[in-house]
Amino acid sequence: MNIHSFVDGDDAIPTRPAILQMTPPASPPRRPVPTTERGADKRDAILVAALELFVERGFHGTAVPEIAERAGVGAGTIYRYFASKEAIVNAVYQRHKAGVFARVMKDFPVDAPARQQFHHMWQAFADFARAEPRAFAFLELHHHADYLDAQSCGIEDGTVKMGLSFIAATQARGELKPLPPMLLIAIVVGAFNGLVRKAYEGHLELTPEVIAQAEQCAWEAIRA
Amino acid sequence: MNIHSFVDGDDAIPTRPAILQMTPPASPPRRPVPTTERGADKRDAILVAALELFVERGFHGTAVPEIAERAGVGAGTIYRYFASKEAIVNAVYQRHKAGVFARVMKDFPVDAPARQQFHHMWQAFADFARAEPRAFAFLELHHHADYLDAQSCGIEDGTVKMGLSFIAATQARGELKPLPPMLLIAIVVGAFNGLVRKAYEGHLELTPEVIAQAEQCAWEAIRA
DNA sequence: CGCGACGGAATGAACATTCATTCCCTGCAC
DNA sequence: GTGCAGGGAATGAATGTTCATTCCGTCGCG
Repeated sequence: MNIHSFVDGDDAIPTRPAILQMTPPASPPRRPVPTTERGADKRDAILVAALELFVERGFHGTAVPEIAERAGVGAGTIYRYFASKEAIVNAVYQRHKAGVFARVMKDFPVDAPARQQFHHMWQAFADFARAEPRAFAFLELHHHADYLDAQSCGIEDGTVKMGLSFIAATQARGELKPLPPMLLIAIVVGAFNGLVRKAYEGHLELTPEVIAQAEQCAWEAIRA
Repeated sequence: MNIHSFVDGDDAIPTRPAILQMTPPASPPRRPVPTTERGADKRDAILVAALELFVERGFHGTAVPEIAERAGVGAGTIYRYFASKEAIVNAVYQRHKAGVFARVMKDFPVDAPARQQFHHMWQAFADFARAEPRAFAFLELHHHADYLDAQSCGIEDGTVKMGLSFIAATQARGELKPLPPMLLIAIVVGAFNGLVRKAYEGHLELTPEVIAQAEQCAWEAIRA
């Protein structure tokens, strides 16, 4: 499994084809690609600014020139790096979705008992939510929006598929409740999202202690 | 407690002041209020159309004339009933938030054991989610958006406060984990939202059985 | 000097809101 | 009972604004 398969060509090292690439491999050839290295800075600044604004005001509530201003570039420059506003939001989505995925996959204890695997996943998500709260909020907010393209949706579907098969395997070992796997995913992911949302709203602080307590709660929700 | 205090003047029977009315009681006098009874139909059609469109495309993604068209009225007519697009979204929010609240409060088993109270709340939410999936999705999506006014936010805060004190009381009886009440709320509400979201996306069917299974999971997450 | 990156004014489409006009119900005169 | 006048409700084209995108002059680097 290769996490680079989740991001677009500009960010990914060219690699072998990936299982989870759900869309035809030919992404529309990006029109404007500045060739200098300095370009990377601007592209990045645009993505960072866009992330912040999309979280604060939503996709339709954010004006492209506003993104440009916060990124410290001219409005026209945006279109040297992205074909459209939609392309920006998809790039932001794919970048950070890949980030989460990488964290979860990294050092995954494949052969450990379920409780330990659960701990790893919970911690990985929590690390991400603490390190990049905006990105986490963005991914939640823009979940399944209609301006997300096929590739972005494919990533999401792939992640869920992976979760489903993990759960099915663990259930087979009798360590989880024998309920529909999608139900268990919904509860765990939902609980985690609820946690982060309350933190984002300032009603809760995501200390390691709180995260650990929530982890135990979530585990008790689904364990056999 | 009087649920009518949550909805605006046009929908509510005049009543005594309510505890959870968090904003100054003087709501800005509604400018245009058609006096005939036929007006109620149009106002309602507008709110229904707006709910659907806001869920499908978001607040900024929805054009007012679009709402008018779906409601079967002229664009100008909207402004006979609502002062602005923001007023529409707030009216939708307050109407349905009040709906949820009413369902939860109705026949609440004040003196029953915690598990039974939990069952009542879970079922009330589930009934609402099944009866009005769009409204539920709307409330989730537009949670804490910046176009919601003080009154709308006040309702939300009030609901959470109520949940907090309920949890604190139940913890005092030793029936819930002695963790921060906000944490327990986050987990239960989050789990429920996760459930409904997966259902809304078509990955899960909200049968009574599934709802009951999820309820038991959520309870085991927070019980002592 | 020449080429491409860059900024920001220019452009045309789309939007929220307004307003002059039409429609239709009601009550009254005959 | 019929016709008509008054007035609130409804309308949708018009308005001014904002937006995504394009265009073109400038500038820095080779």
